[in-house]
Amino acid sequence: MHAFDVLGDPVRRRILELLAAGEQSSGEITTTIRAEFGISQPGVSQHLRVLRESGFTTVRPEGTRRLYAVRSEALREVDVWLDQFRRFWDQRLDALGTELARGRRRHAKETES
Amino acid sequence: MHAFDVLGDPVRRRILELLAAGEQSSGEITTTIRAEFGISQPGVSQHLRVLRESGFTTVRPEGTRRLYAVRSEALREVDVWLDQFRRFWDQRLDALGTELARGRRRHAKETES
DNA sequence: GCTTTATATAACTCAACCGTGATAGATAAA
DNA sequence: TTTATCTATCACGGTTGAGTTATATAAAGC
Repeated sequence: MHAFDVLGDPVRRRILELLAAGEQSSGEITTTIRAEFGISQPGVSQHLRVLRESGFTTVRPEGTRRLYAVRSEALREVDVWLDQFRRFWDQRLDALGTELARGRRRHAKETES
Repeated sequence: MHAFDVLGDPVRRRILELLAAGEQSSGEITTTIRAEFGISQPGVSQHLRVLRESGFTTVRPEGTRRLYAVRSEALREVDVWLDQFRRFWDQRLDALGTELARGRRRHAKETES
């Protein structure tokens, strides 16, 4: 499943938002999502599975609980895809700032032109 | 249709990639997409409709042709959503660089804490 | 006017995915 | 060991959306 397909679902986006604040157990996530979206525990669990299998989260067991956390790689992939469009709204910013934030470090390119 | 649902389709992502290089007519896009994905002209046209209606592109007529171009707002919305996760991979960068590139200019926040 | 070219829309089919209830597995508590 | 708790998986149904073919619209050329 492609990264963008995973993020296409509002429940999964919300779960990632929750995890952005820090590690959370399946149960904590389920409580919040049930309240906000009104779906069942298996429903939430299946979304967690998608997030796991697509590399958006990690899990570690602690007793009977499973603690989920954001795994940045997949999200970063999305960020990288957006790079090709950044010039459409980043035009006003000086090149240095953009370079720093994008982490490209492509100063070698300067030798081309 | 939510921005992420729009980007969930590989054909639509590819169309946006093509438009990142500059304005293109429906016909030019269709030729490329047909070659790469093997779908019909109406198929491509419907994807163009989705991109139009969701604000990812603009269109301007020129004779019988319709010239499509990237419209940054919707893509930027995605970029903004990613902001909350950037700290997971931007940690090594100094705050100034990040601030510049994200264009936040939220120095007012300093007064809160 | 008619014909051709460029593009969009309509109606339909099919597959994928999201939700459900029922159930399984595994740890903790009694 | 029995029971309770936490989480995941299974099998199924309904809905949605992407694809198709056929057709409509609209400008350009003859």
